[in-house]
This record gives sequence, structure tokens and C-alpha cells, in this order.
Amino acid sequence: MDLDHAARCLAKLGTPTRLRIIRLLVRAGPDGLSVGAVKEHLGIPASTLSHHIGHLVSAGLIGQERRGRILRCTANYPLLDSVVTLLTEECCTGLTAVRKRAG
Amino acid sequence: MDLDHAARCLAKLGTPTRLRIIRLLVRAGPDGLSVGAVKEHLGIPASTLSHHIGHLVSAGLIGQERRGRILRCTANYPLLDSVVTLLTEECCTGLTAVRKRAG
DNA sequence: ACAATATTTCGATAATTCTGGAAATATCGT
DNA sequence: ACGATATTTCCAGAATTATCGAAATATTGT
Repeated sequence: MDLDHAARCLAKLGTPTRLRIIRLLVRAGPDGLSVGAVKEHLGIPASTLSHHIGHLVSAGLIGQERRGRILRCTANYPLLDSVVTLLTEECCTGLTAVRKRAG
Repeated sequence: MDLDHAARCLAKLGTPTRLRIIRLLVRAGPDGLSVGAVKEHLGIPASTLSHHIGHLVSAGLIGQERRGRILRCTANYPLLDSVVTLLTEECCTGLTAVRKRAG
């Protein structure tokens, strides 16, 4: 995970709508949710939602698997972890020490 | 730290230039660096740098303190921590468990 | 007051992004 | 093939953003 990729991921997460999508998918667990279910939960027009999901997929933050008519979206936990790790370790060196000390 | 504020912070961090600025300031420690020093380190035109620093300040991600001619910029560690925490705990619930287990 | 240094504002351009309706595509069950 | 459901693509408009040179605004030392 280099800085450019991290920046792209952060940019994709940096919108309330997309952050809500990610939060929903993360909370949904490993099975994720269909696009339609996300649409129901967040009340977003289909085309707008598809636009944002496209951004998240392009950065690899969510994965998709087709099951018949339904497209299941799942959070990419390892990638999210990488972003958090970079932000913590590479960009918050001082913090890391503080947090480790605090336990 | 609500979701909207987190999204704004993430958006501000979501550019290679600004992520580089933050990384530099974090690594510089609590004393931070002057705008000019950042300019030297990253080789960014003054007006462009000022633009990006303005974004970071507007989100509260960095603070500024004037000392004579020099404007010293410092990373806002607590806010960075809040962003990381929200991303970890609120948006990566599954991950938290995994990471705690892994130690 | 003046010259020098540090940083921001102005102005303009190019590029990107968000939004959502309408139409298109894909898949299923019958 | 057909009707129903799921999702994307197309299109357009409004808004935001990145970039950077030139000029303006501090601030200091003399």
C-alpha cells in the first residue's frame, strides 16, 4: 500500500454517502448486502448509488459477486485495514507511540 | 466525531499532496514545520501549497501558530486519532475483532 | 521608510465529481 | 417469448477542486 493508493482510498471514503455505504457493508458482515438492499437502507436513487458503488469498487474497497439477478457487495476488510494501518503507522507515528503506551 | 465530519476529514486527506503534507508534519513531531519548510521538502509552488494547507486547516487536521514571519503548522494528532478510531471501530467492526485477536 | 522574507489572495483554466431521471441491459420464472 | 426484478449506462447540469503565476499582504531588521 503506497501513499498514492492510500490517498485514492481515502478520497473514495471521503464522502458521507460512500462512508455510509461502507459502514453498512462492514456491519453487514462477510456476506455483505445486495445493491438493492443498500438502496433500501440508505434511500438513494439507483443511479446515484451505482455511481458511488462504482467508485468504491474501482478503489477495491468493496468486492462484488453476482448471484442470479442479485449483485452482492462485500467490504474489503484487508484493504480497509491497510488504509487504517498506513494512516496510523506511516502518518501518525507520534500517535502510535502514545496509543501503545496508553494500551 | 460524527460521520459527516469524518467524511470531510477523509476527503481532505484523500489527495496525494495533502497526505504527503500530513505525513511530513506528523513526522516532524509536535513542533511541526513552517509553511516554507514544507514547501522546500515537497517542492510545491507556494500558492498551491497554501491552497492545500487551507483545506487541511479548514478540517482542523492541522493547526497554525504565527511566530514572527514564520507560520508554524502542526498536525492535530487527536483529530487524526479520532478519524482512525471512527474508521476502525464504527466502520470496521469485523476488523476490530480480528486485530484484537491477532494482537 | 525601506528592502527582504514569508505567506496568502486573486484570477483564470482545466478537470473532476455529484446528482438523478430516462433508457438500456441482464437475469430469472413461467 | 414475455413480464418482472435488479442494476448499470447515458446524459446533462450544477458544484467543487487542483493548479500556479502574478500581485498583494504581513512581518522583520536596519
